[in-house]
Amino acid sequence: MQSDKYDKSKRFDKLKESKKIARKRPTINDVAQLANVSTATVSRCLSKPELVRLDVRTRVEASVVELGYVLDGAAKTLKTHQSKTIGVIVPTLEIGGYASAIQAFEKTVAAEKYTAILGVSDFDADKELQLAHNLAEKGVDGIMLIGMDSDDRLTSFLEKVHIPHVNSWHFRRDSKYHWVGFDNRAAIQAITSYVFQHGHRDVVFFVGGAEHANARTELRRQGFMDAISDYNLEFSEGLIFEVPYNSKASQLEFHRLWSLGNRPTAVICANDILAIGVLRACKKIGLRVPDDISVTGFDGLDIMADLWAPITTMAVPAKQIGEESGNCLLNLLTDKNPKTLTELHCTLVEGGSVKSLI
Amino acid sequence: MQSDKYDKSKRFDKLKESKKIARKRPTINDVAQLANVSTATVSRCLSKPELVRLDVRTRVEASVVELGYVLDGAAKTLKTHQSKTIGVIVPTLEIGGYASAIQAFEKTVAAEKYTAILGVSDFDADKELQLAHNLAEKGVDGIMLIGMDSDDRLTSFLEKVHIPHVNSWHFRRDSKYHWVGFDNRAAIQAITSYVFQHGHRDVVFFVGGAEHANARTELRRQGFMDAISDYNLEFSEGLIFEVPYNSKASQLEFHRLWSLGNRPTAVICANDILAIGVLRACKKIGLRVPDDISVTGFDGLDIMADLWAPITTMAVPAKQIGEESGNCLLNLLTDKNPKTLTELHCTLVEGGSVKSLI
DNA sequence: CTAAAAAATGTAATCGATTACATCAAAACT
DNA sequence: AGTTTTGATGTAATCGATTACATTTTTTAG
Repeated sequence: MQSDKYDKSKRFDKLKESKKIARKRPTINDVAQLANVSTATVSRCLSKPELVRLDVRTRVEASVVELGYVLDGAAKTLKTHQSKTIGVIVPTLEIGGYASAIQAFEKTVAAEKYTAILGVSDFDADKELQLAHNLAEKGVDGIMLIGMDSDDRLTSFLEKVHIPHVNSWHFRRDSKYHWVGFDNRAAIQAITSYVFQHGHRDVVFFVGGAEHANARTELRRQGFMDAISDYNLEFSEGLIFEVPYNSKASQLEFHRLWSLGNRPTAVICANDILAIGVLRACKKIGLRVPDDISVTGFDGLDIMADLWAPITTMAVPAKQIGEESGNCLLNLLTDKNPKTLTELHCTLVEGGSVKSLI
Repeated sequence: MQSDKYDKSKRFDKLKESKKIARKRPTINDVAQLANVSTATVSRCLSKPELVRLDVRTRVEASVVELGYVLDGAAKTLKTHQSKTIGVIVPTLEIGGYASAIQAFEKTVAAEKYTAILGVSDFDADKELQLAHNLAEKGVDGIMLIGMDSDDRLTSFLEKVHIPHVNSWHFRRDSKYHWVGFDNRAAIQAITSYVFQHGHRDVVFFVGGAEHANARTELRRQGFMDAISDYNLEFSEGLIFEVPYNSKASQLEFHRLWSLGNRPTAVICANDILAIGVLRACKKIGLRVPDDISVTGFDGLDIMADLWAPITTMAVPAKQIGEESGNCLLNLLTDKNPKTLTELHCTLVEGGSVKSLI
């Protein structure tokens, strides 16, 4: 307001000094000067070269190379409100399917010049929210959420800051948001039914839960119960074992269960990692699979076919999820209106770990 | 220069209009106005709250919440020349070890408020270079390179733009750059020697190569040859099989080799994926492992112990690599002077897939 | 050859923060 | 009380691009 209030001379001294000292990266101004054009022209050469006469363009390009000029994305983003950057929030990279999905996603969006920014939430909703905030500050144009049913805080935050997002891995039907995934409930129901079809009636269900519980866990439980009721079997909570998401945990849990005299004819696992743990327990106990006990997995890891007891599992379309999420988000970012639900399908991979009792 | 050259009135009309129309995110100005302080104070509340009187601070914080203010990282980066962002360039996420390393890296740098930006190079040096350029534009403060021996173009580019970087997975001793990794050559030599110690003399070496060749491939070849010469065996190029980095390829290659009458007593694989392929070929051919043929892997995937023939493999310290790379880069970014070489070690995991011939 | 239209280029305001320095206020000394 | 020190806050230049609009140059049409 009162601009005569301060003495400006000192400021300029400082400025001159720093110009001499600092070994900065060349800016668009330097390029413009060297090429003898205005910054506007340089900028156009970089983003809309067809607007610039050929001879000028080559001159500018030469200057860019000579100076080793690299555009300052921060300045560009500040002006354009576009970072050409997409955030990806994933619970963990240790789950192979997630890594595949991310890789496919990255490839898809990279084709449109978007760069992926990664956040690992460790299955922690608070951390997820914090990551989203961080990504918002970074100015991401969109966000891909993998494998968690984010709570309302997250989605409403994203809505408030106008960042479009895609949820992936599973989905909800009654949602205004965008989903790319498969039907967890139906898929678990399917593989459970497969086991029932083979004559099993005395089964238990291992599902990743405990500290890693999320909406998907719940859907999987329901899928299991659906199959139970399809076959008019009696359900009890005792059939479901929630264990942390790692082989060691499921190994111990199965071992415990068996030593307590619980003798199911089949163990249905909600993911392959748990199935591997069960398999290890079986080996220790001396159970043959599938002769003494049947075991199924879920995820469709390639390797399940090479285990000492090749495991029947449900293959999840991880790569497809990545691609479709990428496309969905790209559409969202260009104001095309992608469908809110892209339903993908799992495929049963028979490994032979389910014995027919009929 | 001639500022009286243009008519400015129209510009301002546009401006006012856009202010009315655009539904922008609140800026630091809005917060300042609402809290009745200057933007400087708001800024200080956010970055150095201890400099602001408590009552003012709470007022500002309340305004931040009320407006749902999110700081604009681009503006901050533009002014400070710091993005709090680190680029990660990886050949692929499909290799479990890389994913683990990245996850550990992300965790390490996230603790210091850095965010990871991901680039997948697909084992392509050109793409790698392009990714680095892209990351430089994004303003990353540093870069982590995984599993590739980047060519000089990359390192000299990074030097020119003043972006510190860490190379990981393997290392070079005679380098001014920073490395975190293990000695590929020595590790392959060790597992090869292990096989020789068990009396094998007729061995072949499967190494990921072909389109995915890189410096590491070469180091591994050398490690194999080192062991050969340690045992005074005769070397021939025919002992080395370069195959693409996937199980299918190694399966086919071993099958081909076997059908041509090549009958080694052991197959040494430079990674677990190739070993799995060989194992599959063995199963198809009807070879028992290790009774009819010995097979070793390299990577130390957990799952190798659960295969129908548990495979002896060399465990790579992936997580450690991620952590140490993170620390190294963090030090580099704070002008501490980390050592240029952090050598980590592999451990032999005996699966029982090597038969003793003695 | 001139006028009109189209193409190329330049000017300078602008995006939203940070921060050096100035200023003002309050506390601590004489 | 007056002076100095310390603490809190404000002012406004600055970072490096983009881009609306003005201006100049070139091309096309008459």
